[in-house]
Amino acid sequence: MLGQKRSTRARKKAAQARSRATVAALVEATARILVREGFDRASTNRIAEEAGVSIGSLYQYFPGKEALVAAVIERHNHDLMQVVRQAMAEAEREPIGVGIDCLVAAAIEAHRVHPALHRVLAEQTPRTGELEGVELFHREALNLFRAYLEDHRDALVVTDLDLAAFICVTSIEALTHSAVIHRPKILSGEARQRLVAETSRMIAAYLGVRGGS
Amino acid sequence: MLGQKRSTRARKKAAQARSRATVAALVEATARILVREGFDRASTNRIAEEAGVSIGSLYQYFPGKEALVAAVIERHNHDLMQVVRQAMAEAEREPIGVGIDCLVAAAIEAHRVHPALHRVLAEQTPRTGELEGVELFHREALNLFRAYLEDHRDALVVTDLDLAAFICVTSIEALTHSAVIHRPKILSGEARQRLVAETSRMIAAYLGVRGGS
DNA sequence: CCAGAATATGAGTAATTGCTCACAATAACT
DNA sequence: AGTTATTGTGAGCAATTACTCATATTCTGG
Repeated sequence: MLGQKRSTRARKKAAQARSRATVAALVEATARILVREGFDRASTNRIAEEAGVSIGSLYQYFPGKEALVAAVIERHNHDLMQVVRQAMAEAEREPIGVGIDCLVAAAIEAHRVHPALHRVLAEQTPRTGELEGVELFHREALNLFRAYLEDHRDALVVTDLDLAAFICVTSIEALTHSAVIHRPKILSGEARQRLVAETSRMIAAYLGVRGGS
Repeated sequence: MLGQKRSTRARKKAAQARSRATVAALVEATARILVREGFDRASTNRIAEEAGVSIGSLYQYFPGKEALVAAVIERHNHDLMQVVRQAMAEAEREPIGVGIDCLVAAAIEAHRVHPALHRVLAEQTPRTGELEGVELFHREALNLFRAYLEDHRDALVVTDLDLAAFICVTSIEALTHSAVIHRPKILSGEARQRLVAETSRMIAAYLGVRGGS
């Protein structure tokens, strides 16, 4: 009775305020344990305990550990996308050279929303079964950036926008992620500006930005 | 008796040919199970069974699952570095423009050594405890590339070689990884050349390669 | 061939896990 | 108040796990 998970979605809908609070407590407890103790230690029993909720209640709303973690991922992705979308809106009001600066800076900002959680999700959460959601953010960002390039297509030298979006988004995401996670000193101070400047310069050079819209 | 792992290193040295074969069988079985069934299913009992070795023998040479996986990672890293070092030797005989092409192509080649294993290691193996070895390859590659840049410093516009190496290696690794793992169609045919060409172009443009050594 | 060292075996134990279910408490509605 | 739906509880079972140890087998050097 161990090997088979049923599904990732919640079991029952929370209707009353009380149950909605329970669900929220469970999701928050899951995030807390992920950060403090790691993915392995995040058992359903442990999560229920941390949430101050009985194990039975947990299974009333979530079919298992995967679903809890999936909920945490979803929430975190949502937070990230908010930062990205806001930066995108700002970038669209600027010429593309400045816009790219904007987006790179936003990528760093997004990683600073909750770095510890972001790290656990990236390094310990297996991209397996219903937990593939970790990659979902990447796809959304890709689409957004691809549309951005489309809007500025005549200010660019590159022509294959699919390939270009893939290269830009993958690079920016990897660079900001690695910097925030593995080089914390870059976060504050002048080193950060340099990282943003250098990354933007690389992206702009690659895209072949020529003065234009 | 669950939560405490002792260490990651082997317990006993394999002296005779027989025991060396046992150790090899165990490591290979671990890799096979990782690929076929995933990290979760790779229990010590399961690995011993797959290797055709008793569980007792397994614990004679490895203190636990972590050590087995660490051995697999080490072997895989070694294979990767072999590809990278060979490409590096070739790159050093060429002007830097061509050399970068070389290195990017090698990065793709490295990911094709054993893509399935590479994927499991990247996506399912928690970067935890003694399993951080997954990141070791990145550091070695970084050092190598940093030295390469040093050799060509007067053919480049960039001055902060540490930052430059970080940006280049992180980008190239992320791009080739993502392409090989998530866009398999890029592997063969003309799309691959384009990826190499575009990536190299980006890197060269960033480094500010001007005709020189 | 033999003695001791090296290697191999696998049933068995303790811990932990995911998860159920019979029941209790609370809320909502009439 | 009484009835029903919603929500909450936690002891406890079954499965799985990591790991040990007493024993058996195989090798090596003499």
